[in-house]
Amino acid sequence: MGRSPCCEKAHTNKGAWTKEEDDRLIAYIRAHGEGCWRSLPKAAGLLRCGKSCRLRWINYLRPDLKRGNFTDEEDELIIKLHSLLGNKWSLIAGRLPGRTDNEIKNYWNTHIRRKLLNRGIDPVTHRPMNEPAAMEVKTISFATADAREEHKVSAADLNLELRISAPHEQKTENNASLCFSCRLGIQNSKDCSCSRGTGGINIGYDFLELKTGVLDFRSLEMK
DNA sequence: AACCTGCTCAACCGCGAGCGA
DNA sequence: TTCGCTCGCGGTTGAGCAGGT
Repeated sequence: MGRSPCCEKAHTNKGAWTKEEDDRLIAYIRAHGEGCWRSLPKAAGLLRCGKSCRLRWINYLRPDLKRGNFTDEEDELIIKLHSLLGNKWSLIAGRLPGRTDNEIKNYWNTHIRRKLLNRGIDPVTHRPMNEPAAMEVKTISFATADAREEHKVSAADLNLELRISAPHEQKTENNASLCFSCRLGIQNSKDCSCSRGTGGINIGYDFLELKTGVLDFRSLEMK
């Protein structure tokens, strides 16, 4: 069948956007709203493909974007969400108002990833790198009635399957008394359990109030 | 001052999902 | 059910910049 190109590449600009192009795009979207990216460039008088317009708007021109450095709270939240969701940048971005998936992805790859590596934590598994990976992996499918009941999650409108690691036995020499938050390098986290000595359900960590079962995963949805 | 190296981040690319005909 | 199209996502690239030598 072959893949049709997203646009007629021979007649489109590429590379950095000019001020004039930005202005045209902003003016068009203010007047007509987002949507129909395919036809937008022609309608707005831009020699760009729709994809490029969409990306420029979402990642740079949108008025609700929060520019500037990430706060410690945002750092912490990104780490938690990544440990739960993996590289689902759009879902993670959905929990950080004013941040885009591209921005978070870049920030992860340039800052957080290195920070975790420096602490000896595998940024993929979020476990200490010298630890054997022989962990059972538990799959939670929100399409099952059991999971919905257990986690009080309604999956009716969220077809999201998450794979998270099983509760971790914190008995390695280096981490005998550390909670998961501390092992992630976020000792000041409100989820730090090793200093507070929380008991209850036998889950090693409590991402997003999973332990208490109050998180509505529908709120993870972006749109 | 010139060059090199590493870092940042905007932008591009390819693919899969979703939807309508 | 199949096909074609559009949109959105995640991975990757590369220009520009800063700091070091």
